[in-house]
Amino acid sequence: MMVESASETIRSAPSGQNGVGSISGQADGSGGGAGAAGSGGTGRDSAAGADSNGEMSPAELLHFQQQQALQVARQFLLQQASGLSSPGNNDSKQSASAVQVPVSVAMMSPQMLTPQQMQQILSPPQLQALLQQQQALMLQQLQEYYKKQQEQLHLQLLTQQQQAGKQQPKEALGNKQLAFQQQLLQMQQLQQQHLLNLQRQGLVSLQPSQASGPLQTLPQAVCPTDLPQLWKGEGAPGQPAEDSVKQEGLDLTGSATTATSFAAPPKVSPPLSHHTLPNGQPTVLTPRRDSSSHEETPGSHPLYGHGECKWPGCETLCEDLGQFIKHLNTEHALDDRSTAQCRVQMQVVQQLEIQLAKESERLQAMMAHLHMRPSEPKPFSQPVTISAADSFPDGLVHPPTSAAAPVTPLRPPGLSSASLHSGGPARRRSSDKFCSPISSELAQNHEFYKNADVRPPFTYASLIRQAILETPDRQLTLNEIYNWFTRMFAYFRRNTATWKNAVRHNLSLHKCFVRVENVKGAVWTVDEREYQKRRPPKMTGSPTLVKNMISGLSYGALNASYQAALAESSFPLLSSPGVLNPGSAGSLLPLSHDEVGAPVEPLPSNGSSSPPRLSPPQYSHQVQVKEEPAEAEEDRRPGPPLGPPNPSTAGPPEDRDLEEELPGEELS
DNA sequence: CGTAGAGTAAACAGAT
DNA sequence: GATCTGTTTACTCTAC
Repeated sequence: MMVESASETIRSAPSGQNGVGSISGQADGSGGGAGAAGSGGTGRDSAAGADSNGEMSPAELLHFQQQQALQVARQFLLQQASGLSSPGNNDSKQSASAVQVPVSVAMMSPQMLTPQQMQQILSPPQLQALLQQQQALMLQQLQEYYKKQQEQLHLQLLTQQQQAGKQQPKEALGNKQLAFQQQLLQMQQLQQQHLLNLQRQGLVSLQPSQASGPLQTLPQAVCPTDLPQLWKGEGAPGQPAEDSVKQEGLDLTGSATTATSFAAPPKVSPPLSHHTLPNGQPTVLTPRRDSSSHEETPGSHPLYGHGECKWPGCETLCEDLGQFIKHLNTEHALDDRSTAQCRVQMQVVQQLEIQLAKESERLQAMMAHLHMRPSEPKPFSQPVTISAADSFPDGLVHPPTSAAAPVTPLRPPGLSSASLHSGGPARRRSSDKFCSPISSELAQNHEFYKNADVRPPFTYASLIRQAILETPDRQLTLNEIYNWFTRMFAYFRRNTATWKNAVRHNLSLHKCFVRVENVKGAVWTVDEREYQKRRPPKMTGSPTLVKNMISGLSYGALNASYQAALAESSFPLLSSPGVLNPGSAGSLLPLSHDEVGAPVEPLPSNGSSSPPRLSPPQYSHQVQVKEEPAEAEEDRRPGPPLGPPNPSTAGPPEDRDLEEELPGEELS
């Protein structure tokens, strides 16, 4: 009897985490505006040629660029020399060809001349021309070189494959392939970085028409490390050249801070916005909660850290914040230079985003390849993984990976911003409507929902279903459902009366929830078929809905559920190639264990009963449900509770009856 | 604007 | 009688 009291934990959730920071950070607004003024952009661009206000030394820029290129080339050489030997296939041809690059680069590099000397010798236009010339040369040679290297690597890869195919075991082949692929990847990255570097230089110092012509067609990538050089060239003419050397190369660790701050637009306050700051009032400063960065002190400034100005390329030492603010307002006021720098920074961010999208795509493809091979339909047993996109829960332009879920994200990716608003009646849960695989989303954002007082973007129905399906025997008492809610969601640790009522309401209302009399009372099960039945009408009816589903859903979640579904080809609607993007299908979807077993069996009969009934249903089901217990108990809960746990397997015959008896229901 | 789905509130009844 | 459980209705909001 006495269902043990629901022990409602009405504790207020530890809702500290909800601080979705100000998403204000739109440098675009001011920066773009200023840039759009045209004068800023073109004026800046022409600065190299005509605008000789002495702020920037073209010679120096040239010098840094070349130093940088040289350094990159050297590093590349080193890497190639050491890296190529690692796979165990070291042939002399490579070292021979590799020599070409440093020679050519060194040839172009005016190592003997200091920037000042060059500046004295050459006029700005001359320098400009020289710079362009050398860039073109360098670019050409590098491209050739890269191409050669790639070809060679491909060749090696091919031969390795052939050989391995004959004699080597599969694993060895895999290893070698991997090694080579890493080589390739590395090289591609380097190439992209270098090319982008060149491009960016062009962006800053060249006329757009001149610079962007050949360069824009090149693959773009971002090497955060080369930014300081760029900035130095512009903003800090006096910087010694060693600095650039120090920071060059592929030392990603060294650039980590830069990279993260660049790559997290929402966290980075727009540089221009600070110009309006009146004075160094710590309280006025942006209350950012950037835990990853070094400037965590309460009275800090995003552009101030370690006692120096972090304006790109500046590094001016400032004793305290006040001084820094002063410096900021004087040195980095709103002028052409700052505007241009801001624009470049925007470009950097864009490039990073593009790069991230590419890499994410690549990752997905890799994972799809590794985990979704048809020979072994792996049940997504991997734990919650951190995808490449995890660091960027929002805002970034990697469409397919928007589902990538941080382990403890600030905002679960599946959540649209709208659904984040936990306050007020949150209608329109996205998931249920689209048959969202709530479990995958939950698996990914488990911690988030558990701790953050955020309303989950799922319907009560889907949540209830999930709760039930998570249990081994697929049945729960009402109280257990309650407990699941409170356990899984901080949000449901309050307002108990409301949501519990809603839960009961949903249990009763939806035909997919079947009440089964048990020895210990009544338990609730899910009639998967009924559950699935609820959606098709919408999706069949309107193609736009399908589209919306794809775009609106967290992609991974979509994939998670429907992939399995498609495997059984029980969703003819979604089987169309357009629905699941093959490129990103099979992505980073750490499908929760439960998802695999549970909702995945969208019964074959679904197709048969597919004719979606849009007609308003009649009202009759409750009687039916009430009759059910007797037979249901026999059917659904065969002696061993673990038997065929899912109702669907036991269901069909019964469901068919159900179906026949109940033409419709669901009076909402 | 109408419709449908979803959330909320509430009344009510039966069971414990 | 209080509480839990379950059903039903009504209303509102939102998206389509």
